[in-house]
Amino acid sequence: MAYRKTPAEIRRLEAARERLVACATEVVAEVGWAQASVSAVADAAGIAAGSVYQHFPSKAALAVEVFRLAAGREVEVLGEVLHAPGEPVERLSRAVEVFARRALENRGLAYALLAAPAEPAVGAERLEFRRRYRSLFAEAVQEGMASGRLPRQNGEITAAALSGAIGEVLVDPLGAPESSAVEELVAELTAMTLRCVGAPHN
Amino acid sequence: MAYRKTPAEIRRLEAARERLVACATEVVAEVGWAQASVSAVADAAGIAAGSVYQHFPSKAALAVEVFRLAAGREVEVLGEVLHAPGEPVERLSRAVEVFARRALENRGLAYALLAAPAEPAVGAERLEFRRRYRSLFAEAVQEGMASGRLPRQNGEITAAALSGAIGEVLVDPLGAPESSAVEELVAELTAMTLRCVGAPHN
DNA sequence: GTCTATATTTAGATAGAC
DNA sequence: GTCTATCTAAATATAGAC
Repeated sequence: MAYRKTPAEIRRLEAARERLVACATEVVAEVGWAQASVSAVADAAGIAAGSVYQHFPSKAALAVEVFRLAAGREVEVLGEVLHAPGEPVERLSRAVEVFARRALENRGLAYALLAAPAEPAVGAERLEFRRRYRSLFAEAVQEGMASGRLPRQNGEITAAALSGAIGEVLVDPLGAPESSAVEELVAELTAMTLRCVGAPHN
Repeated sequence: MAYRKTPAEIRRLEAARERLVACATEVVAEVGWAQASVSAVADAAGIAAGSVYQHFPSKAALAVEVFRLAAGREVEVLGEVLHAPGEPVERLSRAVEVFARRALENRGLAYALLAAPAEPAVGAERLEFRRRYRSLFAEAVQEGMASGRLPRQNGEITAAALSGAIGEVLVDPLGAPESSAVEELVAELTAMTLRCVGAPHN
């Protein structure tokens, strides 16, 4: 009688769990939360619907995990770019560009993270992550004000506006994803960002 | 055997229907779409759940009607302010102020219209109305550019950004609805709007 | 441990009584 | 015409076989 799982068993279980989360993420990116039923996700992962409950106590728990992992990656990337050395306004501009490009490369996932109808538990996570985006932007705006490069303003409100603006533009980008359109979109978005924070525009 | 309903009957039916829609709107503003079940709405209107189907063929149809009426009022107000005489930038600023004040006076409804999780049919309506907001803003930006008061930019993208920014700021306004906070919020929001479209800031 | 089959829950929709 | 009671459908969750 094994009172403890062997290391190999643990690895195998974790791998199965990770695989499940990865497949669920793909399903969500393709069809959205509402249509990502337990059985659809299980099918994608090649397991039975019932087996999902070996890894997660509920569908909501799985959905939250999917959201946290995917959104966490974006927060991390955003944080890295915003905390890189350089002038705050320049960092902000770079951050928006990176964020936009990543979103446009995986629109389905971006839509799921930013806007797609979702169950309450995911909605709560989304609010939480929006606050994180907002805080990151607000930091940069504050720094810009402190160094006199940006005009006086309520940094939190500007940051909220920025995240809303970027989200809206990325979620419904009017037209096909041609690469030329992507370039224009990114250029316009960064220009809008600089205007929005009040960076002097030439 | 009456082949036609009498005028009195028609009036009564229409009144009942309007009352149902009004009550449903209140319920949605209070508890959101997800929890506005047919029975909850019927209770609020003082009728039985089954009776709802005398007026609407499905819950989705009722929800869409609720959304259209409420959102339509906002589009109309926005259009009036934006089409009033005066300089485009000034009109834009006024429009954002009016929009924000209306939203802050009925936050529940504003949240329901702008962001609350909703069934697909309502989501589709929301997209449609966002496009209308966007078009209205885009018009003003175009006029501002045409008259040389605003810098060159993609008006559609700026308009999308604006509507996203305003929505985000209004939906999660960080803190209690004290009237002083409302004034600051409106002031910051209009200032942000002007910066966002590139109006020269003093 | 994983699958199959089933139970449970919830909400939308309907039918027949009054 | 409106209400009561019921039906249906979908999706989550569980139980027991292998």
